Amino acid sequence: MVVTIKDIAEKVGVSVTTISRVLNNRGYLSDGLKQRVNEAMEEMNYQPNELARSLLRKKSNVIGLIIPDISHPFFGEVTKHIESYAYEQGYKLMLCNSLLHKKKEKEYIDLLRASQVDGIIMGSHTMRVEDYTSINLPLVTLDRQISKSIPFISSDNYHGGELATKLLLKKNCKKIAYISGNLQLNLLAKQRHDAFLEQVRGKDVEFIVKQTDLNGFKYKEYEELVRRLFQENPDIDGVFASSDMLALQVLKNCRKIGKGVPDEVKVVGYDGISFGNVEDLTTIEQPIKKMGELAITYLLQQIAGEQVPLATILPVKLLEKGTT
Amino acid sequence: MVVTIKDIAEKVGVSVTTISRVLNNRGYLSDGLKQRVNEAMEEMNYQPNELARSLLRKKSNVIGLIIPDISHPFFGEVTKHIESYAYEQGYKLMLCNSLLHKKKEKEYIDLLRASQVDGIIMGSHTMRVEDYTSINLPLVTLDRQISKSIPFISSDNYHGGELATKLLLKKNCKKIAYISGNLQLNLLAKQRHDAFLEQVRGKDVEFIVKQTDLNGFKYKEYEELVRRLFQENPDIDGVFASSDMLALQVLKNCRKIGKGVPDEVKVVGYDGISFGNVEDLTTIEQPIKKMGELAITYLLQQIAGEQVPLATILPVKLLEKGTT
DNA sequence: TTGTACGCGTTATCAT
DNA sequence: ATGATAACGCGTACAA
Repeated sequence: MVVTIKDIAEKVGVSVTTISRVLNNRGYLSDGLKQRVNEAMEEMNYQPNELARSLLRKKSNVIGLIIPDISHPFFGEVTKHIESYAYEQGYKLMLCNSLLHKKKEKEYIDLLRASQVDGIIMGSHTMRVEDYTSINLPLVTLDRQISKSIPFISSDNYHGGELATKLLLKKNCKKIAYISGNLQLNLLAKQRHDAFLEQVRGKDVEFIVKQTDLNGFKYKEYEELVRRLFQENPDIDGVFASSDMLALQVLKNCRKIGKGVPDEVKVVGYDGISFGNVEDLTTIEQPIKKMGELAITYLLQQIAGEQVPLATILPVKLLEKGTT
Repeated sequence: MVVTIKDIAEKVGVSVTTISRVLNNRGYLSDGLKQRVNEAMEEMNYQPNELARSLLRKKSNVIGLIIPDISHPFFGEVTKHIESYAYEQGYKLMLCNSLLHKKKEKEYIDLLRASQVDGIIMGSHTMRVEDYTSINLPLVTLDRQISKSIPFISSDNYHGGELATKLLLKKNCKKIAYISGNLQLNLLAKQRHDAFLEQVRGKDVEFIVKQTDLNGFKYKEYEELVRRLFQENPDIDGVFASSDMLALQVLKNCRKIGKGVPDEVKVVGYDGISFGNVEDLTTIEQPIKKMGELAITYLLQQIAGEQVPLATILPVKLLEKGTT
């Protein structure tokens, strides 16, 4: 049997109202009473029922996080910071992996609304714009812009693309590949691609663009993509990979086929996951921690009824290491 | 204004009971009514309030997951499977990173109890045994054994340690290092260490054991540990790393100091994270997916009042690839 | 086949 | 300084 406020009340010999007062530190209470109540709570191992509280307050202090896949290092890392910051502010986190499945994402959104979450951070989107604008709940999107009216947090993808490409050009690469996950699902990340094209066009270099299929983050698929890239273009001397995970696959492939990095091929990654540190990878670093913090900050501000910036674009940084 | 069962009732012109019946498919209902109610719900975009339901049913269909750090690939991967399986069974997941901080873990446990979660999966433990046995909620621990009375899911750490060490011996390594995160916090993982010692002792080989400090998963610390290991023991020709992340650091270090792998040094990792695939790493593969599934299965069985095995030790597999 | 009334655990309001 | 009571949104026994 779980102990409730009522049990405490009986034990101490006062009304439930009084217990509630002690719990919330409201109104006048004699010191002795306070003491006795707290002791009883301790003794009976009492925990206030947050469900009942939330029902009454119409506020659950839970926020939903919808991402494609928690096992992907980028999302793992950003989630870590989101959790940490949410916790500090007294919010719990409901974790939802969409796997980029439309049906699952939709169901999760309904589930979160039903669970009375106070807001949602969307790091995944597979549906039509209206499906999000109609959610009718504080919302922040991470690394993607769904509509003009939904605040998004991202880093400067275009500039990141510029930095990476310019570096490869400066290092005198003559045949450069841009590889990425599927570009349809994340229009912001696509700016890296746009910047790449902008930089290489008109210059005296060849270039190639390759992307994976729609479905998710399969490292096997990454591997195959990279393998084919080098098979079809053995003379590549520069690769801009739009994620560190992809870049690591490039390094692996180069070792396998005996291409020296950075001598024969130069490689730039993207993300700056702390994980990339398993190699001495040159990369474009996104401020992942800051992105997570701002996602929470802006979500909580909306929950508090405040206005927040609709667009947040944080600076990126070129981290030049051993692969260029 | 959020729409409730009452609004639907008024709109359709029946009592709330009837709506509730339609919602839960209980009792007799005329077809026409059913239809009209469903239409009204659709139209008003109604979502049943799970808070109220849970309060009444004394069941929230939420489970808490406490792990050290979601950004660590092993936990990211196991969490992915846990989420997926929980979702299939109609449960939501509350994500808690303990960061191996005693205070945070304690607070999260209280928070989860207060939130009326139906059960907890513990992948972290920093407190005394009594603190867990007194939780008084269905519990399953992941990869660690807190007490005889709390069911745990793990893989065969001892055998994994044997497999790895035997492989290195078979490959004729003469000076072998075992490196790991701190051994105090995870007694099950310590069995890898025990198996290692058991295998190397009495054989004609030198061996070294090194571990990181207590606090968490800092890749920088991994890196430093590995660097010192090789600096102090330049003649090492075999390394058994108790996680793939650690093994990847070894490979990185070997590249840096010009040690050929597997020619001069052979390396075996542990975990079999899909991530390890960024190198051609020989490793001991844990059945991560199965572990996640069983954690949920046994937790739900406890929630349903059924008995579950107190000890579950799943088989591991040697995955021999390019680093040995 | 449908409605009334109570209770889940808590807090806010109004008394005392 | 403390208590009685209604209300949050829903489900269920009992009644009709």
